[in-house]
Amino acid sequence: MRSPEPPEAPTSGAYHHGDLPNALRASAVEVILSKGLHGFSLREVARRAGVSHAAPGYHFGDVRGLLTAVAIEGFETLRDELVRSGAGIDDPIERLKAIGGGYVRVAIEHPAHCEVMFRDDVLSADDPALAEAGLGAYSVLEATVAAIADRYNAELPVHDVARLCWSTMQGLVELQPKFVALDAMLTRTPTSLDEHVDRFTDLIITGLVQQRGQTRPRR
Amino acid sequence: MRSPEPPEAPTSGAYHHGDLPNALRASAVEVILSKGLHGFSLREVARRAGVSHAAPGYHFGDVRGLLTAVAIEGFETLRDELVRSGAGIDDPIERLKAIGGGYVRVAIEHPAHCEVMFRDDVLSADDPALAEAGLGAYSVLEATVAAIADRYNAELPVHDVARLCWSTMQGLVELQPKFVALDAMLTRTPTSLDEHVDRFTDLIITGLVQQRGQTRPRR
DNA sequence: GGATTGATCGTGACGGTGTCAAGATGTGCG
DNA sequence: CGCACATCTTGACACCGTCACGATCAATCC
Repeated sequence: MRSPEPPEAPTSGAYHHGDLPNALRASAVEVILSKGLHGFSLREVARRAGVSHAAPGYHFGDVRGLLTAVAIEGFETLRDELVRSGAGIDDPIERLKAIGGGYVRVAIEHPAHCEVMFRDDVLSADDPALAEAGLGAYSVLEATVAAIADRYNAELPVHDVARLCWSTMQGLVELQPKFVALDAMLTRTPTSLDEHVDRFTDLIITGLVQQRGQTRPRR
Repeated sequence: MRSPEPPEAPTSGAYHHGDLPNALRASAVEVILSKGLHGFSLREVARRAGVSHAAPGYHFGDVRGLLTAVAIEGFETLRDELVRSGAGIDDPIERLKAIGGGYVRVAIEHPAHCEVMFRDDVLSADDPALAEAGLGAYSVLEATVAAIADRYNAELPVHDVARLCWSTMQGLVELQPKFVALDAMLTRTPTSLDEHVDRFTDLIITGLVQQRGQTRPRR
């Protein structure tokens, strides 16, 4: 599990940090990693960033605001990785598999971001920047499913399939530790996140591509 | 959204409630519904149950213990509903659709339980009773997928398909409010949770049943 | 260079929290 | 009736989020 860079030291006097918002986001990620979301606190973030307890409030409003900023960062990282993973792959089915792998890399390399991204109970869910960031990541997936429909099956219900993939991914990232624990309990070789994603992609897409004319009409 | 029964009044003196554990679970559900998980507190639960702030600690150890008890209750309710939904349906594909509907009913009728059931950050994830309760619900789904393999496609990778369905369900329950918000933004008729489940089940199962001999061999 | 304004902090206070210890009360059994 | 245990209440402590107020720094203008 890769840790983010430690918070930057202030570049000026004690009353002008220089880049406190970024340092606070980095500290927030550290606190999530070490204490979980339930143990998360603004004061601990402030301590790690080397400022007073009220400083985060000035930049982010409150604890929701800071966590929302971390979630936005996570979605932007995810979108960038999905775009990068799928770049240069002509076959859209292969591209879907590749962006599945991209999602896995983000989940492994940015676990704190992933932990917070879908937690509406601690986020400012009505924040337009959060909605836009989430949609940015989702749109990469949806565009890939649309390309599959164009190439293989014009009747593929693109919105439904994209939502199915997005829901599955989100659910899997959260349930993966439980599946690993279950495999261990049954003394089976644990299935990695990567492997789960590969198999799920095969199960969803290979079947859909072949059943032309049998899905519900595209809405 | 249906509220749980209000906490029972003590049946004895102030130092012997009579059935405090159940009253505390009911109050916990109320607090989750009214304040969300982030606003949840033991003292608020104690106030609503009409006892002192330290009483919950005696029965549940700490805040994790109480939320774990609520999650166990949720999984047991889910298992019972999945069993009831699939009872008497001979065709396992229809049975899978029916238990999908059962999951939806639990999500709608017990939103507080659903909100807490997969939150490993606030639960005692190593509690054997929690693992057993989760496995109980999951096993109903897995048995149904196994029956589909028996009837329609002996090469269906049962564990993978069951995990795919479970992950999808979990992800969808969490993402449904975002999908509804997205539909509203695009001025489309919002897709209900029920409708999403029906479509996802069709997409996953109908395709898989038809592609005999083309999935990975069962592990 | 000094004054002014706004940005960016620190300090202190308040009410709420979780958890622990000690003690008070109630129940059941011999 | 006494005892042991269960089941609470009370009080304390450290930590929390948030707010108000004030201190300091940077940039701009005259």
